[in-house]
Amino acid sequence: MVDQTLTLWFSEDMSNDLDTVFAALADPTRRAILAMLLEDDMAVTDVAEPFEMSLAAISKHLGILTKAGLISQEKRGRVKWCKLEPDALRAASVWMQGFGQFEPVNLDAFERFLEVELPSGED
Amino acid sequence: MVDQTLTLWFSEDMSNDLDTVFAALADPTRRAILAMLLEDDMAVTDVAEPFEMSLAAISKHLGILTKAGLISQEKRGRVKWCKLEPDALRAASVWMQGFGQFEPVNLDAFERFLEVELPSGED
DNA sequence: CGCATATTTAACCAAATGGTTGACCAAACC
DNA sequence: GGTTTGGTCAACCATTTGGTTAAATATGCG
Repeated sequence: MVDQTLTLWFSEDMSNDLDTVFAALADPTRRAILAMLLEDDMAVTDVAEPFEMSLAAISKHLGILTKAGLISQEKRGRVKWCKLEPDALRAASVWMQGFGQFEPVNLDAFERFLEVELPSGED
Repeated sequence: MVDQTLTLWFSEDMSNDLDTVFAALADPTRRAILAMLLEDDMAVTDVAEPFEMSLAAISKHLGILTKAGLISQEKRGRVKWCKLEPDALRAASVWMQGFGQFEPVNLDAFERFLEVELPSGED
């Protein structure tokens, strides 16, 4: 099962995926958006609200996150809802874990740190 | 203990670190270099050898990896040795794991995939 | 219909990225 | 001392990135 995964990992597709996922994660605004979406699905306008940046800029960020597969966007009525897609992180996470055999992280603590992370709390 | 770590995570420093680490990982050449260094420490020239790219370009990539803390470089004689620093990946890995509670990865399988990944095998 | 709301698109801009070549510096060798 | 070897630096170039504003496209509402 893992073997099957391995055959995929260094296809150019996979390398491409890692490119776009890591590039998407390299921007703090986008990481903050992901953290917000961890709490709940959100409309584009609501995602944009805490940032000091135009809606168009946020829309672009969301496009990048979508292309990386990190979120999905579904239009209901005139509102477009953004939803976290944590699976897209798996491949990247696995790639990284290979380098360090990191201990699993304490997720309760992680949730608490998110409260600090959220842009609404940063202002 | 984890709590202590948490207070650091959203300092601007930490966010900055994540920026540079993820940005460094977003390039396939640099990921390939990391994979090579996972096997053994290497001199700059030897790192460059499998790539169809100037030594200067590789030198730049190594600089970026160094700035991200992903490798260290030590000059012995006229040769500069590059060494993987897997710890730098930990923070980023932890950040990512928070989004998916991923299962730990099979590292034996990971080693085998590296044989495929190595640029010397890609040509 | 006519207007407000939600979001994207287009055109533009400055700065960063990933590469090149050629000059340069430092260590080793004959 | 002169030349090769190992590596960086500087200047340059094309492309991408992250942002802007203004116009365009839906959708919903009275």
